[in-house]
Amino acid sequence: MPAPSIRARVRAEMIDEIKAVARRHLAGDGANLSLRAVARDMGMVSSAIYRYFPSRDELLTALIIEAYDALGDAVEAADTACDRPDLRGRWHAACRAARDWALANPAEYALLYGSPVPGYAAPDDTVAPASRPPLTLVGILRDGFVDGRLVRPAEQLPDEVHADLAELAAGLFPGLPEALLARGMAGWTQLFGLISFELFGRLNRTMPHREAYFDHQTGLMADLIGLP
Amino acid sequence: MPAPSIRARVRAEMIDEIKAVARRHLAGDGANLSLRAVARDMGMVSSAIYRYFPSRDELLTALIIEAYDALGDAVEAADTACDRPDLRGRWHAACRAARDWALANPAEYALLYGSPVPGYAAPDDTVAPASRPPLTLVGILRDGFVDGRLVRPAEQLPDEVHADLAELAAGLFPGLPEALLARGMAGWTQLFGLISFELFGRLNRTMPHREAYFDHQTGLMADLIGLP
DNA sequence: TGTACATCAGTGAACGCGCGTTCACTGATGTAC
DNA sequence: TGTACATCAGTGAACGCGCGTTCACTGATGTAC
Repeated sequence: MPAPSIRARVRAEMIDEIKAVARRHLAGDGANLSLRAVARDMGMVSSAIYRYFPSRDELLTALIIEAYDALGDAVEAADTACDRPDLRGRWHAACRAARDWALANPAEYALLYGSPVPGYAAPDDTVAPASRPPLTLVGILRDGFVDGRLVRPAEQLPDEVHADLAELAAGLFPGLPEALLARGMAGWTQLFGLISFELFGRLNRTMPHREAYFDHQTGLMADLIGLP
Repeated sequence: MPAPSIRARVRAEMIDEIKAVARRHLAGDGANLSLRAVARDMGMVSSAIYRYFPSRDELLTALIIEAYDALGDAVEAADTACDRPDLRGRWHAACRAARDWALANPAEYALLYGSPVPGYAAPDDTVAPASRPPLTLVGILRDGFVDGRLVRPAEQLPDEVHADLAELAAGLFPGLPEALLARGMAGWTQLFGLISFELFGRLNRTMPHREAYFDHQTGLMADLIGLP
């Protein structure tokens, strides 16, 4: 592979810088990202952005995918850093990593998990990066089931739910009992809820000790799941 | 009290109609509500809206408060319609009512529980209506505790969490054990997460049987809480 | 190594649209005497 | 009951701003011979 030409390198750097500036703008304006404002910040004329991104929506998509991957990296790294058999430690670490990332990047979190942007439809290439955090969480349950410390839960699933979960499990975690998958999804839903409540201001007048509260709640969820 | 003048009655009707039209616009544009578009739909000139609302934000606030109250009405009514001792039935009914309302009014749900609107700060009068659904849920736990069927949970709370929850409980549910309050908040967080995931498209390619899935998950949560 | 040509980044003007808010005004509805 | 005046709803024009996107263009960087 030949070394990239100077032009190609400069181009890649420009793309990175546009994304970085756009990320900063997200913080102030939410998803109402303005190409013109980004161009202004970069000291160029607004039409110049079109050399790098064919439209505003493409830039938004690039930001979304990068954000999903940043969050996914953080969660997976936190999980990986724990001893494999320490299921509860892994659960807490993964949850905390998600929260830390969200607190450090609130605008990007809102872009990913807030209200859908009117008129914007997320393309298919966001699906895989978007599923990394929940896969990490359910992976912890899978490990627990494989080594026998997490058992098939007692609760019965309605047929329809059982079937839907079976299909979901088939591709990702073959052999994982559906009821365990359901519990994993409950944990993921709860994690999202906890972070969103904190970030979107639902805790504003209560619960000043956010981190301790978060840890307690994720611990409760680990109890529900049955994590040893 | 004298009968309201014709003028006053017409005025009240206009205010209602403006809000109704604005609600319809929320569905298409999210929180980017446009006063001009509302005025157009009503067949009046944009400046005429200012006879009724001093600014766009005031109109938004009115819509938010009404939406909170509509949701609160729905949840409370569902709870009230159940036999008082049927704690689990009340839990399911309240959760379902919240979901039903959200599915019927997705734009308003997003306005309340989605990403914060950039540049808009919710005023204090939204706090009381906003807390009606969680109060209903925790009220179910309180009833269970009062009649002895819900016992003080075994888990220990960290000191900070205990203190924060004690303060919260003091005003609303004196005597309710802090750990139970924490579980109730977990349930409320989960309810919000379930609805948001469904509404914001996280379930788009999975779990086609949404209602059964929802009921199962709220049931799991009732298990965690210990509802008989 | 030098020259001719193609590629590409960035410019500046323009199109056509949107928005919230203010202001002086007309004309109708209500109120006080 | 009738008249004079005050209140109020709605108009239309304007201010000053924003936006995404297109297009013909200049001038620099790269490539082929």
